Amino acid sequence: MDIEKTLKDKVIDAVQKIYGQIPEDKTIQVQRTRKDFDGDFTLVVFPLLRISKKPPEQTANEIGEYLKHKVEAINDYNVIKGFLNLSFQDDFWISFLNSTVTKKDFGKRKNANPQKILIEYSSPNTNKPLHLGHIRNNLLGYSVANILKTQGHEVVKVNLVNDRGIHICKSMLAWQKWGDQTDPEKAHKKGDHLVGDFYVKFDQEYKKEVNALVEKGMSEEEAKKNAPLILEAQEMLRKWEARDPEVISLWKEMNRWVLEGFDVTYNNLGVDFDKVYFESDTYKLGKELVLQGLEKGVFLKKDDGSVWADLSDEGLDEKLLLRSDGTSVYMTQDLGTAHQRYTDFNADDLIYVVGNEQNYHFQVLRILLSKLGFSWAEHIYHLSYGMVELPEGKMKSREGTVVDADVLMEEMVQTAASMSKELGKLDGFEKEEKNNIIKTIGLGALKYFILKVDPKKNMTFNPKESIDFNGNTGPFIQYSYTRIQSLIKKAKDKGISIPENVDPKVNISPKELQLIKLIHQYPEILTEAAANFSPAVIANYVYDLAKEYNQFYHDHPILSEEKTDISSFRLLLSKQVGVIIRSGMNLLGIDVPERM
RNA sequence: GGUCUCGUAGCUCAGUUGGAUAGAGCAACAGCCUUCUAAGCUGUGGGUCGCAGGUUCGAAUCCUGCCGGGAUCACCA
Repeated sequence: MDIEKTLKDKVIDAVQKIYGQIPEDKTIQVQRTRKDFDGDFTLVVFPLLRISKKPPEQTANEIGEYLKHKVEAINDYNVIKGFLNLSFQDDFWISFLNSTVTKKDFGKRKNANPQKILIEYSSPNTNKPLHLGHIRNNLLGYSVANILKTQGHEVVKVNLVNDRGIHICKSMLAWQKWGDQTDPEKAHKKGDHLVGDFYVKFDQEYKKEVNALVEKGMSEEEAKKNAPLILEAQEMLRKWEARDPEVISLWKEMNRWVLEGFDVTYNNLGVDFDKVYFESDTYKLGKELVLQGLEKGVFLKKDDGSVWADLSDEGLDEKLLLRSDGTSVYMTQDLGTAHQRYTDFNADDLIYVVGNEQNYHFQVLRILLSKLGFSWAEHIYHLSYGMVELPEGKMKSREGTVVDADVLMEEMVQTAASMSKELGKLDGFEKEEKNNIIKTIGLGALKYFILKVDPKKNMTFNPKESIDFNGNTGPFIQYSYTRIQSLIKKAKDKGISIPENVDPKVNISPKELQLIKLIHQYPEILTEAAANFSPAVIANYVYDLAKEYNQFYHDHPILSEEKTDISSFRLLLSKQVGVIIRSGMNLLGIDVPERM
């Protein structure tokens, strides 16, 4: 049951009884009491002064007195300025702890109004391997999907692979020219990296051609348009669109290499999808919609035949929807895919996990769908996340500063390995378990590092300083978890069983109370994380919980505590903290080892 | 230039959507392992919450202006 809700109701009763007026719901502000003050929940009385017509202290005291007598769980209260701090009895909290033991999925919500939510994330191009930016995208999408499920929603994870276009042709052309019939096996290279190399190769050779033309006196702009390589690539794209057998066959082959490479990366990263779309199948969608819009008069055709949307009434410019040759642009396909998904899945909400560089695109997308008369346009949500920047600024592939996803993950695991070795933590472990633990820790550090930051914000990653393993980090939380598991194992070895229930009258310390209150918060935290599409909310909460637990662990003996009721309580408390740490970390897509 | 967005300790980030004395970690310094895992715990120093106004009982949080960073405004995707 929701305590804050019932407390609010009681406050309404109190105000009505004492001052003879029913207060508005908004004026009842019940919140958790801040750490440095005495109490569990705080009523802010300032908004009630209009009704009470008395000074803050007096109002708070009068309400406090009423609540103390009418609400059994309330033990005492104190008043500081306009803040009424209410303390609940310890046994109330201990009973609450007991109640969490039997709940299988504590924290998860049954939803009276579950939604079907489609979430698109990852959306890679098949011309180069995944990098740090994709890692943030994938981790966010995967985690947000998990979080939405805790709120009782049905979630479908989809990936839209961008497997066509001029950029793909560039890699293909470079392979034809300089590839020497190589393939991932011959080259001993992951397919996505191999194809990425050819993409780079194209760019290098293209630049040489451009420079040569410029030296002959051509303007740079002209040179870029007329370099033989770019003309060849464009020719290849035309052949692709005409389904030229040779081009298609090469395209399929190289795409396969890339996708196999991606699968390895996704697998290592621990993310997956319910459905994968390919842009080569969907790029023609949307044209119909645009033509319909043209008929309805919401779009307009210019003399050269191109179709536009006039967005000046929205304070925006005109937007191109069909080229003068009748072909689609990015926006056209996105209109199409949105429509297709909405009808295919009958989804209530469509979420797109896409970087904030595309804010404008999605703003326009929603406006266009509304103009076309689709009421579900407002159910499109662009989960816009900030860029991952290096200390010197944006990652630039031309300057070779792109942080490769596979390389980074491997480095993290290596760091975890050397760290473990230095600390002597895994000496004597079986090789396989050791490797699993190292991988769990290394990836845990990386994932936590990325997810603990508010998705909306840009974040900085410094490759020179490796990601920390101490402090507010994934390994710290994992470590706290293994301490608990080790404790439970030791208890079992000693023949001590962990009780399902402890005596609510047992004496507990402030730190223990604090831990129970944190556990109590977990369901709200999940709801908040879902409402904000923010794994960071959970990450920071789990960190708090682990930190509090370590403090408790440090100065409360558990197995060596002589009083058995206290020992039992602490064991149960530890176990439940462990359950929540694991649950929270799993929502982030982070594993927790049993020992480390 | 228009639009959007961010600015909190030396660095990386929190800050419960307007509440009390703005918090963590890293880095620095000083302590704690014969006791349940020291990837831990404790302490010290470190702040004009970019600046200036406004709104009100109360502002890091909301509004306006300015300063600074980023994104975007393509017949690219």
